[in-house]
Amino acid sequence: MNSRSAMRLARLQEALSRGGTIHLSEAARLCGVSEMTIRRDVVASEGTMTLLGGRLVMADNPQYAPAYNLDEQRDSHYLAKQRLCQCAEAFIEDGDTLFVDCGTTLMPLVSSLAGDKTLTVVTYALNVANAVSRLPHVRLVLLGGLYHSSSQSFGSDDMAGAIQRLGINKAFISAAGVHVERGVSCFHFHEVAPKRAAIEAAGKRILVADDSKFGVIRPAYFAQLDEFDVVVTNGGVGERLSRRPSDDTTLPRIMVA
Amino acid sequence: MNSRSAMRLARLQEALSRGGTIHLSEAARLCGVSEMTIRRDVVASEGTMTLLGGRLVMADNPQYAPAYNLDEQRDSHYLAKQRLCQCAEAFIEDGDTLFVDCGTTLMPLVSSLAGDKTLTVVTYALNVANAVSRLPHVRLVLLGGLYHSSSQSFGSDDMAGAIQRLGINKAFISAAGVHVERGVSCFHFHEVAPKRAAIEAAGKRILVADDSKFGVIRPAYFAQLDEFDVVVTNGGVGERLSRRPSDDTTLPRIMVA
DNA sequence: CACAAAATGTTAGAAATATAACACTTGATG
DNA sequence: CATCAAGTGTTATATTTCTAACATTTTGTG
Repeated sequence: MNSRSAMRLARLQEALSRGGTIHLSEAARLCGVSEMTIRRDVVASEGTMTLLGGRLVMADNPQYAPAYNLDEQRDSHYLAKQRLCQCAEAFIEDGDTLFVDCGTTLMPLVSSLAGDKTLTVVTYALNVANAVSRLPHVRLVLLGGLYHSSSQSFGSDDMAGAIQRLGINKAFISAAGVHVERGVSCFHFHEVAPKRAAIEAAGKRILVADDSKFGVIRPAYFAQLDEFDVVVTNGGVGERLSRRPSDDTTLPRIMVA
Repeated sequence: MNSRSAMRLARLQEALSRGGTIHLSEAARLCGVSEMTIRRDVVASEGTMTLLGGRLVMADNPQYAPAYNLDEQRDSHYLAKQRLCQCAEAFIEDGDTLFVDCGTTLMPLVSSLAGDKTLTVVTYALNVANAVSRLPHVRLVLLGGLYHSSSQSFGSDDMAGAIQRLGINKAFISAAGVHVERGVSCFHFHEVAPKRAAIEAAGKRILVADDSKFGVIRPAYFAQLDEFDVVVTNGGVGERLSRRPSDDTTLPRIMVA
């Protein structure tokens, strides 16, 4: 991706940040380039924007994403996450202050936070913040710092302290690796502090991870599995874990989506 | 509108109620009719659904803020802001750590930060952060806190302290009101702390405000005009201010875009 | 400045979508 | 039962969008 291309994309993204679409011809005029260049920019955007009938739309705008509830086989990963989040949603109650972890796993959860509850979402992820900022009925607290594009999240020295000062009620944690003996891990070390602080501060800790994460180990450990109250997962892993002997208390409650 | 047509629409709207799009062919298969019939249903739906590139989308999802109006943005001094920012850009040098204020005025500035400089952008505005996060060559520090949708920015108790701890080099400040005697003001009180802290911390303070802001007074004062090193503006106001006597040192340097 | 590489613009053709016209089916009604 | 009208399907055509190829411009470098 070119620097000018990135500039144009940033401008167009700004224009689309509150939703809606822009026709190729408008975008081209706005940026002072040809429609073909905008097309190439969209390809270079690596999925942050897409074209739909000659109009630019933000890829993370669920209004314009393909509806997966029809052809369930199409994108199993996305669908799995959606089911996981539908399952996790059951824990959300009126008045909750939720910690929402970074990554894409929990995006369906925040995109569909119901309007009939009074909720506060605490996050250190830019994509989560953007989704929540579009929900006028949900209070948003973003924990800032230096931006890490790899995980679309922020990191700072005082992240743990900031989380402790907030009255976090329930923590929804995601992970890149979950191993029953070795614990729960993620890719980036700057995620460890906020994850740990949220796990320690929250009254209820909910780990949301699809079956592809199980048995996997990533560089940055941040918790043992028994530190969670609930694990929401799916597929064969979930079935296997949930069939453990009932007197086994080393594992949290397993929910299979 | 037909009763069968209404039933099909209800069914499709249900499928789309969580967001997403359905291709005409899928919708036709789902309802057991031809694509042409779905097209006619959409026309009969009186705007509740529209077609976009052969896909059905809900016309306006109330979950989202009203669709961005490109023309309104352009008419509302968009071109002036672009010129102002082109002018302000001249102050940016390699290695700078820039504070960028909230609002729409400075968006063209951050969208076009050149790739040949090593830059850090500090901001408390979500729209600014989004634009900068798309530029891989610019370091981004976001000052978090509670989100205020009115200004797309964050506010917190320790905002001023956090800014002081950063080595901010140049501050680009925007304003909703600029009055030569009464000072510079904005709409929202939570913006005062970060603006003031940035003005006090930065080596160079640049106020960017188009002519429509001059002579206007807004609820929250945050600075006197002489606290700035440069004022970038345009139009008649700029001409008038810049023609002041050269021995008048009560005003900063005026740049007319 | 010359050169190469990258980015952008232009054009033409392919594919998909939109529109219009007309034929067929269905169901209500006298 | 005949008839009509509304609804639907089919076909053809127009329009738009997409893709690929090539020409041109800009940018970076020695």
